Amino acid sequence: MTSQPKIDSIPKHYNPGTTEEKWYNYWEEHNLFHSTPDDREPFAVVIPPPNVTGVLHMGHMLNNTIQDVLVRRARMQGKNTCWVPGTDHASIATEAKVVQKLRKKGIKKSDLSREKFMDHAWEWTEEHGGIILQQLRTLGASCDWKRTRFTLEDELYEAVITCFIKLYEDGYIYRGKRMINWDPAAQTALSDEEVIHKEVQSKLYHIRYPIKNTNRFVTIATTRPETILADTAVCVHPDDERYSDLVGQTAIIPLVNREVEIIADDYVDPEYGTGCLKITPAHDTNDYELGLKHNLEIIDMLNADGTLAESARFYVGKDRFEARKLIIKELEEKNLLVDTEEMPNKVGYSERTDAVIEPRLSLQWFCRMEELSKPALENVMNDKIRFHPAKFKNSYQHWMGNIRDWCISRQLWWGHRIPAWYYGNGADEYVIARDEQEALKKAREKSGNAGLSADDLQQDEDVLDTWFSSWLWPISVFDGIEHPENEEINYYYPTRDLVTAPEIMFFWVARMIMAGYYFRGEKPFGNVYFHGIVRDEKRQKMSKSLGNSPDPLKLIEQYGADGTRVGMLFASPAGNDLLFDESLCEQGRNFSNKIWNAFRFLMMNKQEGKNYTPSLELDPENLADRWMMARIKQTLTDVEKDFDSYRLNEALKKLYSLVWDDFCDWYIEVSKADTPGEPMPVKNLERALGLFELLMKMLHPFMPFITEEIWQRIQERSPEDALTISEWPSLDDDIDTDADKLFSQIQEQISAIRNIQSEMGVSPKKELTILAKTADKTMADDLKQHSWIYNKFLSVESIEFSPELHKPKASASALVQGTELFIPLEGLIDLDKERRRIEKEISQTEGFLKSVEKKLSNQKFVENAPDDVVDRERQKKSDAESNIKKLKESLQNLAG
RNA sequence: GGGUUCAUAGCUCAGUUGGUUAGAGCGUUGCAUUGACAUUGCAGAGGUCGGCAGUUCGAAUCUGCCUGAACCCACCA
Repeated sequence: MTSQPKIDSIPKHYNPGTTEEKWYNYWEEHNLFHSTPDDREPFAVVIPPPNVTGVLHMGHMLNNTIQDVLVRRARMQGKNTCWVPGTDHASIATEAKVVQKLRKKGIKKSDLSREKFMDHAWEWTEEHGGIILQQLRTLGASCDWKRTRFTLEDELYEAVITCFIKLYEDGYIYRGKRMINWDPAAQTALSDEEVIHKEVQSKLYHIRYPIKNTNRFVTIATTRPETILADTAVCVHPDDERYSDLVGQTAIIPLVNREVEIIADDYVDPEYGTGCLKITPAHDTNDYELGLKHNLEIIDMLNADGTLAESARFYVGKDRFEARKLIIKELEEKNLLVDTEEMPNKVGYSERTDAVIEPRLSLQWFCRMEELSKPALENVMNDKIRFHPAKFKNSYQHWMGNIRDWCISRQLWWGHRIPAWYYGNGADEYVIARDEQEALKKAREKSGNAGLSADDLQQDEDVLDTWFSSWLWPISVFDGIEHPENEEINYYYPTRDLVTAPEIMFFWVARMIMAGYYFRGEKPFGNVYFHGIVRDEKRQKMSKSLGNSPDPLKLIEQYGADGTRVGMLFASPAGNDLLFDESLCEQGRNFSNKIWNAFRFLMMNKQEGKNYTPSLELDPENLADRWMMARIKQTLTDVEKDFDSYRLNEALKKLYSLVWDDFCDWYIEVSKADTPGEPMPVKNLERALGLFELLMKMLHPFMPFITEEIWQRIQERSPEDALTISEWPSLDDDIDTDADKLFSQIQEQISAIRNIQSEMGVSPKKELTILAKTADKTMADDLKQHSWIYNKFLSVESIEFSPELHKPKASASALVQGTELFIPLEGLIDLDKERRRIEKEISQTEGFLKSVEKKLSNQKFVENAPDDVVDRERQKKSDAESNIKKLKESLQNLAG
């Protein structure tokens, strides 16, 4: 970098492309994001690990932008920040992709051995894995890349197994035959959370079952008529008089002609449908419970892939939905279908494959949750772990309070294989062990058969739910499971902030909290920030399948990472969904360009051969300097508050306004030399640069690239002085309110005069005579001292401040905080227009006065309201009265 | 069915413990333009704060009901 940037070397438009790449490489090369434990306060954040084969989508963009803002600010605050990146093996999602890819090549999963399949999966992972991490760099994510982890890597695999064994030994994990959610497409069990209930229009079929030895029928209602093939009872309510005589009799299931008992149970709602329920214990959770209670036969009529099994006896091999149609047709022909009713119905779908879920009785592994959930619930409710926004505590509480056991086994290969080894076929003939050798030892002990060999052992074929590894993430990335006392886990854990979407609160957040307390006796993080879902203008969720999502990388290319980040955050109020619109990124890009040009202007004012040192030593005589500093201090205070409550978009908006409205529109304008082309005085420019540097610091967490670029262009810096690790501004809270008030008043006056120019159609170039009649002499003197400021914004021929001025004829007027401004506009003024202007203001002020008077004339208000409130109203009254008087005079003057 | 949240300008949202005839950004209208920036500047228009009732001297803010929207949870065929 050369010592003196030349204005020619600064393009008119900011060009993010090469700049961003340059600085990202710089930060990474100089290790500025790498963290190791030291004596500073730790600030660790673990990334919600994206799927290893995933590509960056808008949700990631938002999620990681927020994390990066938090992390970068903490880093500048001198905290030892450690943002751990990584990826998730995403068991079912990745396996589905691999299966699909193999199918295209003509290879079926069932033709492959487990080992061969895993080879393909790893190959795929290595090919596509990590793309997303590379993409995060273009966004500017300041992760500690040396710490990149993968949930299926060896170390984390060990951690998962260790946890499984511990939970098993502590009695939390058990194996059992239960009703579970079966995904016939992926052919695996799912947890309750992986089932999405959608409301669909269904048909409720009323079907007649003949009653044995009579010519009577009983009519049942069902949405899944194919399951009648596995019916083993019919059930009515015990108090239902319509059917009381039928209880104990035998009904004949159509088609299969199975004879089943008509039983009574108060589970049945007599009001619903026909009040008569068919019972299919193998294919419905409730029916299963009833089946157990009444000791009914269980007939499993479905294969794993959703086709009808031999036990169905009819339509064997047909898909369940095809069988449904055929059965309805047959029932119709046999005159057993009485009625078909349209009905809204909730149907469960697989989160991953979108297949309709079948409840299925199956032998699976489960984790008991009740005990684990207790500290996890308590410590969120008592704010030891803080949720932002807090409203999410409600749904968390509800879920935790009704938690059910977690089905953790999956009939997949891509994942952590369950460490159970079977040495026989009995329900109890297995051991839990870390490896085969240990398993053999345990199996020999348990069975009492010392002759068992490795060949007699069979490891469980299933793998664990993906979330069974993700729930350990805040611990396992620091190796805290295998080495619970290592320096890193002790230093970084608990982590500070977790940033995620509410949709995975139960999948992940709740379970991490449970794991944190169970495996380490400590919360995994202090704060959880829930951001919204990224939607399009029509409020539809942005997704690849809908095709309504822009390509994030294209956005970055087009608007810059800084511009895109700003665009995302602008639209993202805390806890609300984000309605994404590309115009927001455009706004972000424009903001980058504005900043760039402010910088460009300052550089233009550098004089050849002179050295400049940015300075914060303000000139007490320079009102604009004092005002700008006051604005910066005030904004910084507000921004800190916003950060504390995770209102990042509010913080950003304030900074946006500080830079654009205050610095560019006012401060720079004031700072301009009197004659164009003449550079600013050296001292003035140094102060302007000093203030501008403060702005760059405050903006850095949001717009890391452009701020670093400018920072390093203002002065030559070494990597130790890079903006990204510079000190976050800490300014005293002694805000110069005098300067702020006076300058604001001048601003208002200038706006009022501009308003006159605009409304009267007076060209801004026309030189004005300005007469300011102030309330008193002090004010006149104060303003007079800063009359030069008016010259920067208006064409001024002469300006006069005094409490004793009279309104000249044919002049426009304005009233600003008690000061009357008169602008003689002989020949230019439209008297009618001006009259209307003043009349409008009088009527507004009179309306205001009326409302104040109404309050003050209310005896109860004067008696009950606090004194300061009443005083304020009185002040408003007298101000309004005086203003009206002045305006009326002005009006009269105009006529005279 | 249970629960939660929300309803403020055309759009997206602020509005801290009730006390300035309600604020911002975008959009919109008019004007401006030979250098920091048209990826710009200046000025304006636009809301009886979903409805009704109540508490209070005073309600966008608190309470109740109604209407409307969204989300979460749940085994009702």
